[in-house]
Amino acid sequence: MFDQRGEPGTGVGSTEGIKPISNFIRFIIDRDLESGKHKSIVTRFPPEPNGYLHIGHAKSICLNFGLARDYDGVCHLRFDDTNPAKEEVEYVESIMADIRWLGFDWKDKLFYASDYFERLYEYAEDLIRQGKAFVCDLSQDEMRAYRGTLTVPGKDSPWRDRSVEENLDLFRRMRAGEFEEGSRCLRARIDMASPNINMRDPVIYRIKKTEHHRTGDQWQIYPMYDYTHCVSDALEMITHSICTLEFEDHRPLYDWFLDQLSVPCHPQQIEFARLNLAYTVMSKRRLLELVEGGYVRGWDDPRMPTIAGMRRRGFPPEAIRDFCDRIGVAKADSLVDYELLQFCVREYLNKIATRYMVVLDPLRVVIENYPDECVENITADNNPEDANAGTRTIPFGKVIYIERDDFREAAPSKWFRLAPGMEVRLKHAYYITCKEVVRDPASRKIVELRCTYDPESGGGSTPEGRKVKGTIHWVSAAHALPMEVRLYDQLFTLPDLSEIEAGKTYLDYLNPDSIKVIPNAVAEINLGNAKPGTRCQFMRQGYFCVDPESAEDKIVFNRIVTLKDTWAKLEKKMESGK
RNA sequence: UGGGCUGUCGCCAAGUGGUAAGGCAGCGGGUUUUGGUCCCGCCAUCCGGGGGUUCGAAUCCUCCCAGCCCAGCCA
Repeated sequence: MFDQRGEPGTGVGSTEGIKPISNFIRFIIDRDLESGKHKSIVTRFPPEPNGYLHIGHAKSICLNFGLARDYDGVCHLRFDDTNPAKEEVEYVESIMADIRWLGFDWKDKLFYASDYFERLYEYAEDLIRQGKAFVCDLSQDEMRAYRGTLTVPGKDSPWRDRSVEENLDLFRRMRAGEFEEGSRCLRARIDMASPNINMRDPVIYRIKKTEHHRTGDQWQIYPMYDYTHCVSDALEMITHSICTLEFEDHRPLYDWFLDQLSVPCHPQQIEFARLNLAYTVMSKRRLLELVEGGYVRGWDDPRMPTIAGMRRRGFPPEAIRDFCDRIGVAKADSLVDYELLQFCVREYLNKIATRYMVVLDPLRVVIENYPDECVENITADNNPEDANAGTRTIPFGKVIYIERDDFREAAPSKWFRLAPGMEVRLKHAYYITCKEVVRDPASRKIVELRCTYDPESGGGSTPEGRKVKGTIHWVSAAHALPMEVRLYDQLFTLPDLSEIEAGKTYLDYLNPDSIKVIPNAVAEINLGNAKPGTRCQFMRQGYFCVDPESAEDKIVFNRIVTLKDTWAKLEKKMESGK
């Protein structure tokens, strides 16, 4: 699959099963290991607990934990919880569950930025004592005005030259809760004329009288991301601090703080391009809006690109990891085809999914020359890809259901399925030939097919080896198990949601057909005790997963992904070719 | 029009001066009791564009073009 070997210095390490493609981060790590800069690596995944994880986070998780695994290092899980206004324990818990479900383990390396609040505070006093931080009394509006613009340098704050003593006193009183929110903040004293706006005396601490989900009402002031993140990394002895591209401009500030402070080490920040997936959105803001606006049924709606949604849909973690390995890691903005994700899911499930026969849109078929009350128990293999998967028995009788779409009254060219006068194989069972079409007198809708079977074709082949072109799935009417099946399509109709037409919003591109509920599908009896989370293949249709809402008296399946459908493609081509 | 970053096949992406990996998608063929799987073959004389250095460049220099990010007391 991957030809490249894990040679030292090539950026190629070992991974689960297959060789990973080299990338610039592995290249940097190899270099750092060879030069002796590091003996081993420590990475970290630093989510803010203010939302659910999505497939973009999965890329970062696979990267950070994968690197640690491949290089025999460790990866920390650290919650970046410096903004109590947005963060909740519900999110902390869902994030941990999602990471575990994806198959990664942070062992005992679970941290919270809030664990460092006291040390962060002390370091801030250090900064003040060095004359590198000051308490600023400018209002938010004033500060914005003083900051300048992209092309115009900023102006120094009038409070920039307060004495160390005054700054220390004010900062301590900030901590003590003496001042109102927004009345003052602590700022780094760097350079208001810097072309990099992040360096224009950025805020380090703000007053916030909000209760924190872990520290309660202990703090009246909270540190900002830029200050917190680099110090937390250093305290945890992170070697490579990997983040997304938008933080590239923040790197000088990351380095500046660490250069001023006597921290235990100075990690290297490395930025990579975040994942964009066709036909979906990835920003927390938009995902939250989809949930709160009722456009989907929750964070775990099977159409959502959240880990929770994908899990409920039935995507195996193995497939998601494979996908994350295949998309690579680079710095160019990209939009990954949805087909790649589908491929990963199909490839994994093909090997392990038990096959069943389920008819989504039933058409009754009576086999006229089959004995009236006879029921045969047919043995079927569970998975042709896996000789050890065993077999199951399926009842067969005189009346069966087939897929309405497997019958055409007027067969188009290259039609291999059922049509008047045509013979097909019923999977695992007999050859049948369509003799008559029965319609409802009023509606003219086809309600039944009258067929005959070849008694010599039991098991799906005849003694003389007569061939049939098509094989279709079926379900015995007398044993049919009713169930609900939910079919999903893309949540949006636009592949690239960054290219929204002027005057429209992403919500204008919601796909009205993203979910189609089939309340009355019929399945073979063996699916009767399928438990939520169970994945299987509905033969000739796709891979499906039992929904958590499923119950004994109402079985519910979600379609994970269809099988490739060469016929549909051919038919479409023939139609457009006319 | 300040700063930072990026530009290699439809989509990802290797490549680090020696003459364009791989995957997905697509196309053609074979096998097949899933029009699934599997197998075989095809798919960039060219690396955003122009100059230059060199025996030799996607890789170095230079100019240009295009796209993305930054003006939260968010992360």
